[in-house]
Amino acid sequence: MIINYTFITYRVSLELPNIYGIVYSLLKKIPQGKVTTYGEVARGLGDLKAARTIGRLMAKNIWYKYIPCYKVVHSDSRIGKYSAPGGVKKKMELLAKDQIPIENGKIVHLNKYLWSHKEMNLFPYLQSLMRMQQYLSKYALKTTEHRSHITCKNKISCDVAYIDSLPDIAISSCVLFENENVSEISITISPVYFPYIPGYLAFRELVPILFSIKKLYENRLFHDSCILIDGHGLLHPRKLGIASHIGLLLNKPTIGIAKKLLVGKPLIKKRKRYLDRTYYPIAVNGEILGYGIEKDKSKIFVSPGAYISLDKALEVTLSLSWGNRREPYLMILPHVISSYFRKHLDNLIRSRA
DNA sequence: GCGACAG
DNA sequence: ATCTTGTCGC
Repeated sequence: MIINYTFITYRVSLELPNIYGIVYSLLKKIPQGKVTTYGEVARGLGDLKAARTIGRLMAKNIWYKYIPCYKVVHSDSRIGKYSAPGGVKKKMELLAKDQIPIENGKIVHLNKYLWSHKEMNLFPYLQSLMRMQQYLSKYALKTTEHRSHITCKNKISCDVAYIDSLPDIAISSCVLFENENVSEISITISPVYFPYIPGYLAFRELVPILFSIKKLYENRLFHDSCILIDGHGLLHPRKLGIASHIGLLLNKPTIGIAKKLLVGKPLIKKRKRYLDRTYYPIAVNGEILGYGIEKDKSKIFVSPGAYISLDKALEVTLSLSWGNRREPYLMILPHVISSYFRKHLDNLIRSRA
């Protein structure tokens, strides 16, 4: 999949790596008598933050007969789990067959048997994606300046759900609200080859969301609109969350709305009240990049994506009505639609199987 | 030892 | 996000 960026005078092409394919073929290259760790594979890909994701990929490995995920263990030399038939016992047997010494559920002298990331000879994809985020964030930030005047009369809200299979199937849904009323809905189904890794959500969900937004635009163009994305914008380790990324690609105002923080500290002491909600700034290295908004026991975190100022993003989000739900009504609808679709497809697949 | 870690 | 093979730092 290639994505073209056209903004200002730059054009950047990005080829999304197929992480599933890369990791599974890597496991076949683990030398006889060696093991590696979840963290080492993540380092090989360019970011240790992917360690947990590697574990999830192992758990989803349906070709465990050919792809030796039993050779991946914890960095503190614990054996780790094994969800293929036989469980941990089978994992220990397979390791023993490879002459790997195990005592008390731990590998003895892991260092001696460790296949390190340096020996993997992998291209550090995550590092180059990170560099791209750093590069793009400069432009995204610029588009948030002098953008307090924009109006967001019409809103597009997007969400993605998944069917558990390989590769992951994404069901992406967008809802257009015109003057507070639902006026258009779009749903798309697309395979994704990039797993969820904290800080890299965009590379998993960007394409499915763009597909379903594009579908909305096919019917007709609408102005005076902004896009609400389930995830962060500026509130991101490289100041380029999925909301920023989508805003830059579409040249449209985007607001990131997430249920959990990825970075930053809430400045609770600075909390203020708006109707039945309270809100407070979120700071990263002393810089305010977003806001937390609370209603009853529920929390959301808002930050600008692109083409909208921090203050305006807060103002627009505060004005959304919540009903009796855990998040604003606008955010729930696409979520309900894609989850419904997911269940329906899941049942269909199960009944055929 | 516990929390942090968008979806 | 689903239905559970992590790691580091305080």
